[in-house]
Amino acid sequence: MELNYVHPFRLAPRSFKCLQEQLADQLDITRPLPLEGVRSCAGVDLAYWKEGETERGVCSIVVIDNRTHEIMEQTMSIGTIQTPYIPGYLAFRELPLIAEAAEQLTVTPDVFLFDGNGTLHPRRMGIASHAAFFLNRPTVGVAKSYFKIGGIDFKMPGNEKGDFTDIRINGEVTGRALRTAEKVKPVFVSPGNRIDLESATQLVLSLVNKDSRLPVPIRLADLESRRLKREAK
DNA sequence: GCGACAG
DNA sequence: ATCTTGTCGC
Repeated sequence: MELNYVHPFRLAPRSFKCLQEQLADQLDITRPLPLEGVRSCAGVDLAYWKEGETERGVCSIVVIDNRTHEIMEQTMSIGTIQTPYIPGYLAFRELPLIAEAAEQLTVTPDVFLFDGNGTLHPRRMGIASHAAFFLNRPTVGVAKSYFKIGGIDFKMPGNEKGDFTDIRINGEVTGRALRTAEKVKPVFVSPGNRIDLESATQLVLSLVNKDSRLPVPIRLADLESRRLKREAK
């Protein structure tokens, strides 16, 4: 994949917020993305470990065929992590390795799914939203835990698969608590960019099964990144 | 200052 | 995210 990536980690941390605000103005989360047109889905995840004083990380991207759930392609990248984890700024920590792995893809996925938020973020610029600006593809954020914004709590959805509650930040519904399996802890879905919340919700529901409450591509990327980490240590 | 805090 | 044994349950 051809990317137009600019290393955000070379910016001073104080300018992280400024860049997020600038990019947020260019988001488009109004477009439906019909499931029928989605053939390939990429899942992205990272694993970390320490080598002395330096922190290392490995990123895995797994692309699956949306109909058969078979793996179409997978890529990886390993490197030193330059930025610490700061809530609200996860993208600056993880995007460098994600970009390296994405560049190696020979197929261009119809959509990318991330372990983390999209617009469910203080400045509507979670990692899924940020990544879309160099992937140039629709992106979706799927977080395993709730990132509280502006003191707003989420309402627990019903217990059936597909039940959800909207999460409204500053008068705008930016995400949902979604039950992806019966009586299982909900996940938090939000559009990254180039897709609307409803399409993102339906896509996530179409990609889960009884073995994982997370979309299959993310689950596979999680397993693979951990395997690569054990291999590298 | 205190607590909360995606991964 | 990661550190970690056993353990309850399908």
